[in-house]
Amino acid sequence: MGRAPCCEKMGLKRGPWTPEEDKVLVAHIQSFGHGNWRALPKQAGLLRCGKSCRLRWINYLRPDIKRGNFSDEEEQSIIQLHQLLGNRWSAIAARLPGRTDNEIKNVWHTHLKKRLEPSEQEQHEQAGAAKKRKPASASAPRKRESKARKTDVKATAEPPVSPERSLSSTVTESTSMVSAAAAEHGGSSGNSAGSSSVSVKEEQSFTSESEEFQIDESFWSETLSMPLDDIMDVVSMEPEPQETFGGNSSSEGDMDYWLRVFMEGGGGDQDVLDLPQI
DNA sequence: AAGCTCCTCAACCGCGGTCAT
DNA sequence: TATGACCGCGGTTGAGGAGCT
Repeated sequence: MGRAPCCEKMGLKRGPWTPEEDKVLVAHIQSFGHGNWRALPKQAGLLRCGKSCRLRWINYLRPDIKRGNFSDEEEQSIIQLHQLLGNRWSAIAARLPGRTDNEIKNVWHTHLKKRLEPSEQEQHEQAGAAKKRKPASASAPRKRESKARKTDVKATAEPPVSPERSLSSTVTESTSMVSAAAAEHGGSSGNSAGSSSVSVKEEQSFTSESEEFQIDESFWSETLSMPLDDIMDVVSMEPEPQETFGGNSSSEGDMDYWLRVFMEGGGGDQDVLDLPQI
């Protein structure tokens, strides 16, 4: 079957999105949703292909995106989920509310993978590695700090779209927000029920910063108590949280809900912690 | 202080799956 | 059933930035 090219290359813009484009995209999705990604850019007057718009929205502009560093708990979850699921980033992302598959994929490839590899190698060549290149375990913290700064700087230039973009709202804080919203939302729509049962537990673990590995006990006791096949079934069947934003037919109400959450949060740098009293 | 090296992450590409006709 | 169109996913890339020498 013939596949249409992703986009007509003629006249369509590529590369980094400008704040103006972001505003246009967000405004359009807030007003009309995104029933058809392919048609969206034309309707919105954007010189982008639908795929690019979708990616931008999913990975960056969605109001529930959690910005900032990954917590230790999240990283542990990613590692363990990766052991379980492999490179199924979307499935992993479904277990980490507010995180996108792209983000998780990046984190994995940048430092989690490296962190695991040296730990195995260290048993063999503990001394030699330090010379040639800094081990990932040493470089990761450095970069994580730099990332924070980088993101912070960017946030000032970004449109007032993602409240969570400010690093002043910590991971645990925004996670709690998303969790609360998701829990409440899940109760009303039932859409994300499949994942929320686990995710909410997971979030509760995230919020207790002092109990670093509580996530593993509560989350994994539940997850691992399932036969692997069941897990795989659940993972493959459950609607992923991001899809509740209107990617699916069932999500008109979801879209409204999340947009309302976002709008009532000020649509900008407003603290989102007091959002979910809807 | 300047140049270099390395890392991060946003964005692109291409494929497979699914749905509509 | 076959075909076409769209969506979503995973892999990959390259620009920009931070740290090091």
